[in-house]
Amino acid sequence: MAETILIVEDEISLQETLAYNLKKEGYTVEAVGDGRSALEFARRLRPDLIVLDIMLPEMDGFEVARILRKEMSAAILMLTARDDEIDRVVGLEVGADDYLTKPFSMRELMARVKSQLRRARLLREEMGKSKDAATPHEKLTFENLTIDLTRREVLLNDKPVQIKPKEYELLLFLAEHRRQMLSREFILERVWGWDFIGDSRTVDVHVRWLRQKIEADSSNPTRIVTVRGGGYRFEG
Amino acid sequence: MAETILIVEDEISLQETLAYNLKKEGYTVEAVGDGRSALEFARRLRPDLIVLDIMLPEMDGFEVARILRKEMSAAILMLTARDDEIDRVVGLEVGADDYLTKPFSMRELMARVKSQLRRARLLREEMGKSKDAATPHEKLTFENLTIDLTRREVLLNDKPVQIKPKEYELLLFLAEHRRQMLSREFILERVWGWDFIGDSRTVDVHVRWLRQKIEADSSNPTRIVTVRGGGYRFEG
DNA sequence: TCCAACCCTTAACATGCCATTAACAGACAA
DNA sequence: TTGTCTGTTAATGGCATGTTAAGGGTTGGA
Repeated sequence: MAETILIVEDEISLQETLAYNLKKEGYTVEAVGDGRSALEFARRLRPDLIVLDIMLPEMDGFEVARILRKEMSAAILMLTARDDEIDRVVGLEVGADDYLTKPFSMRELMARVKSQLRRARLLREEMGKSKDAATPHEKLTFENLTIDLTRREVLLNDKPVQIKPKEYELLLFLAEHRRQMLSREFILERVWGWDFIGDSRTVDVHVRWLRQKIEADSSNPTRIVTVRGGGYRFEG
Repeated sequence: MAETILIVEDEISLQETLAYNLKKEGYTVEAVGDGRSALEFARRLRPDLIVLDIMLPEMDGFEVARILRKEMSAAILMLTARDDEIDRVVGLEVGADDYLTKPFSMRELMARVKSQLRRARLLREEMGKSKDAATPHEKLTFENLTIDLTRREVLLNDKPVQIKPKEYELLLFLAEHRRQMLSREFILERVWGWDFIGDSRTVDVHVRWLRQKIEADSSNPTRIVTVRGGGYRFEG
């Protein structure tokens, strides 16, 4: 069974070049162009290696790496455009396994890819080969609240909650940043996208709706609390 | 090495049509017109698949199948003219791997032939592996819905549903990912292929057709549910 | 080689849901 | 109190999905 590599790169020509060359080496390759798709495909594909560009629409590579690191053991090879990003890449913030600074040659990339996969293979064998057959259901659980990533569904006391698309995305984002104060602007940028033009009060309305659905008493919220003058914070 | 197929059919025009089409697909093909020759050729050729008509001079298809079954592991695809023969064909008396009822289209035949050969290939590879790594699922069943992988056929309440190739592939993919939300993009990549250039709404149309065929009430689907803002989810 | 049948894709229209905004109310800090 | 921030609600325009049919390509059959 060929090893699977997920390419996350928004620049199409580079994406295609990478895919072409990696396929030629016999790997199973998938490629996506933005952070959101990266999460979706990674969760389902369970790739052995993720080639991850930092500059991405919707959600940057740091964010993607940070989230996926918690969820899976795939090796992460980051592509950086500027030298000053390297510290963050290899540092504790992300903890990528390796990185390449643009521009790089295919030869370099291949060497790094092979090196990472070899290392991953060794690691796997050491760990007694606990290889999952079926895709495990990814879930985030907070007491009686469950976010089922695989089904894209929210459960309260194990009962499905009817939830609208934006509400789901917002809740997921909040949950992924538990206990962190998130400003409306930050939320807008990450959930709505950097190109969103509009009123930050939009967030308030969605929070209101979420509270009605997941709070025991939506007038006295304990899960999504307001940080006056700051934004919102998800407690769990 | 091309796979070998033996055609046993006394009606010359059909024999020639079959041979012509199978050869065009790249198989090595031999054709005979009676039961006695069938035995002789089968023993010498050791074909991977035998397409066997029931109505034959000298010795009928049942007899041929019964004898050859003991001698070799070739897949047997029987051609029946009447519905009332089906029971004997698929029953214990003969135990054909698959059957087709006349009249049938070349398209159908090709699908069955490919399916059988693929299955035979898999079986061959499985030899020598652990026994509990059972035969790759021949059927997927969800209540009154059955997807028969071997026959490449969908049954609703044990009755065959006429289903188009893309519909079948889509349904199979959904079924293999039961309870998972699948985005249109993901579906396109996996079912249509990574190089598909086109509108993701294409998925919607195929879903619509599937719903008409497998949902009790296609206006209120319970099997293939839509996840607004996400994609679709097959519930079973 | 040509015809007929079949199927995929897309475009176009229909429809129902949802995001956004505005407006007002209430809460909090100065 | 007063101004600012947040809560809350409802209307509306837009968007995602449902649905249908036609065009065009492909395949089988003669």
